[in-house]
Amino acid sequence: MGRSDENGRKAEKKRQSSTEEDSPVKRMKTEDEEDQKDTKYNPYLAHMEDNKESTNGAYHALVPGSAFHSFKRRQTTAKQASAAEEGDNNPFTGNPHSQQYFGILKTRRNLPVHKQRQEFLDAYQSTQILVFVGETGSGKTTQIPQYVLYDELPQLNKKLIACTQPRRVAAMSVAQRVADELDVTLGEEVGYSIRFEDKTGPKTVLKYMTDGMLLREAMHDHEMSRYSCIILDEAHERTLATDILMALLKQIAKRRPDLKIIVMSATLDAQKFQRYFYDAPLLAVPGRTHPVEIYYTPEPEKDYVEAAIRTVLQIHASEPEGDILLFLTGEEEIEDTCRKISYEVDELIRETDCGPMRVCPLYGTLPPHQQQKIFDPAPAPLKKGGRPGRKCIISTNIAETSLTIDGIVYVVDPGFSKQKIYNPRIRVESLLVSPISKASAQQRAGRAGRTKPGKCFRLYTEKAFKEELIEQTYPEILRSNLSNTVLELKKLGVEDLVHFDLMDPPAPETMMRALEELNYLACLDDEGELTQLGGLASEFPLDPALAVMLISSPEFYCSNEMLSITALLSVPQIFVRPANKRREADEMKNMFKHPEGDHLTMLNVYHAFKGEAERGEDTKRWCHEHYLSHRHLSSADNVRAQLKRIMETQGLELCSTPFHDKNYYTNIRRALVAGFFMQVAKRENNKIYRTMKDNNQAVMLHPSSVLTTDYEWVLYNEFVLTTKQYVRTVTGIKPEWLLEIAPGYYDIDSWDGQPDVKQALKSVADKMRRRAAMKARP
DNA sequence: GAGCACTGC
Repeated sequence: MGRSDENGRKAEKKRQSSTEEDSPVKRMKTEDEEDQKDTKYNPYLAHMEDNKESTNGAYHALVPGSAFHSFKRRQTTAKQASAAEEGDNNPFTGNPHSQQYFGILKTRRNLPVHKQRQEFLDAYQSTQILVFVGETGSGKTTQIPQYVLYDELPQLNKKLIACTQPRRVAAMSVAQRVADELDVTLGEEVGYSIRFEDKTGPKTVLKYMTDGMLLREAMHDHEMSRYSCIILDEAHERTLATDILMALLKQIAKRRPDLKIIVMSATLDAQKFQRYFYDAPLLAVPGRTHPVEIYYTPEPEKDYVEAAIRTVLQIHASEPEGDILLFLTGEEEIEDTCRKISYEVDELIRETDCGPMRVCPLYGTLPPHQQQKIFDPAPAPLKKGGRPGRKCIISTNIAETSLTIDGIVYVVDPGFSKQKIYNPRIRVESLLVSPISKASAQQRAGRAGRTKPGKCFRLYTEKAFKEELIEQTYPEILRSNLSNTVLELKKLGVEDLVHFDLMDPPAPETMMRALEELNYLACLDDEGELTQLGGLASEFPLDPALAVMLISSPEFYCSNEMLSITALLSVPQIFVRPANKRREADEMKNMFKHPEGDHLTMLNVYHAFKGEAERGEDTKRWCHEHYLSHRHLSSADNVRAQLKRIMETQGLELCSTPFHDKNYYTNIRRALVAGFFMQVAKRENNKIYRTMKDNNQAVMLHPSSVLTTDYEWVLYNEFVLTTKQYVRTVTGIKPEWLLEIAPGYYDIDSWDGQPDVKQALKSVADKMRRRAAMKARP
């Protein structure tokens, strides 16, 4: 494609020079040698040395009188550490410890993990890589990083300890908790780093962060040289980022013997982690939960929703006080079941003396203030001395890992969840209701035993549990389109993808598809090497097609508009459609309708939204009145700002076609083609479109689209597979643009796709040639 | 004429 080459070159040059000037690799080595000498033989000198050296305002020395002066890095004992923790003054700040601190210290000492602090230190000091297994309630996430901190003393060699989390909220809340435990201010000695927010400072020695954030840092520092110890928490969740980090750290560990790595996981599959990390030592700490009794159905249930409702009602009628958690698969199913259960409970109350019940739905797209309702107390008895009320929370998987609710005593588990699956053959990711794994079932059951002994009702047979459920949910890396991952890996300096030592290597076909797609996008050359465009694309927190579209947009004189569109495509649906107000919502949407498609319609919405904000209007109210999601529009605004900053640092031009220019919208539609030329469908008949080349699927325009079938060629953002196959967020395009903008993919001579498409493209090409000839005539 | 499990950069 070769577009954006000039910009690409500029940015490439800038980056290269900056890495050459302060190569982290070079600096790291000398520093480490120095610090090892100093701290080993004379820690006091190390402190002096550091004081002199802290030129760039960085604070890393030990405060005067700190208990750490008598510590020997990576040789400390639990006894020493405990004594330091019990001192009058904070060894990090020198300030006197607060009253609150000693209170928290007492609770910390009661955690199961505390008993094994010395055992942990022995293991940690004996090895480079350690696998640590701790069940819920063991205190591993808060305590282990602190134990490391007291032994690692990262302030002595200007390094940091990182602890990764799969989720933002966890990174933020755990960092706050640990800052309190250490009696320091969040953002100073202890901080966190997540997308959109870096709460760390020059003093920071312990940093909680999302796994994706560490991965992004690694793209610019392949050695992860800022860290002396990296802790991967919740590794059993096997997020894409965790899997890549594990493989990366395995490599880095060989090059950096000074780097320590701890992989923390829940019990299941700990040996797998151990084996993967060259039989690293494994340390296990018991959790602290209450026993949960498991009940199975004697026969398989035909209709799990119906069985679930029945079970909930039975619990309510006959079991003692305690809240219920029911796991279902999606929004609609949950809302529907909430209504049914509420109705049935009302009946039950009329017929018997049972207590009241509050039924709360819980799923990710529920607005936060409604999610909060799950924490409200259960309703009071209907009359004085009556039977106690209870809460019934009906939730998706979100309550399995992301959210913990205290007070749950009964769990109802039908054994299903929606899971992402990837079909590399047609390159489509979709959601499918599938049986959960044994690990998930155990996790769900565990939710009943957080505050007291509980019960879990599994709506499947014991035989099914034992024989049909798989042990673990397949890791995300085996269920995803890997285009983005492969681009990241290339940027991370992984040369040989085939021999990159992932814990579960994805199917070769999936890998091949990703390489192929990146090659079409000109992010990788024919040898599979990262191109300038690919390097640029990896700078953006976007899928490659979106990144390429954005990077190319200055050539279409509309990068400002494409920034907005890209941001809008990166957030959840901005149109709100309440079940009881569908008609009103659709009418409002029509006000923003652009005849040429959904992308432009969304842009209209965004411009109107910004216009309201500029006029100082109440945008929240405006969104509500127009059936738009204020939350998602604001978050698009946030994303846009981040993307804009990246455009600027990469030297990409921000420009617009004047609004009154007749090409304003055409330029935008052409810019869409630059990234999404592979996601194009051609009309086959009245209703049906067919997607290009090997994808070759019969699809329909999603009913939410503003586009009717008046365009023969359409470009789509997303392929959705539900009851039917749809393409969603669609814009009409001209076939000439495909030949002009993506001649490599739409090369007629080598076309191996549908013959009728080839024919159509051929006549378009002929027409273009004739037109060009006409123009060339004198 | 429909639906969006959940994260993350």
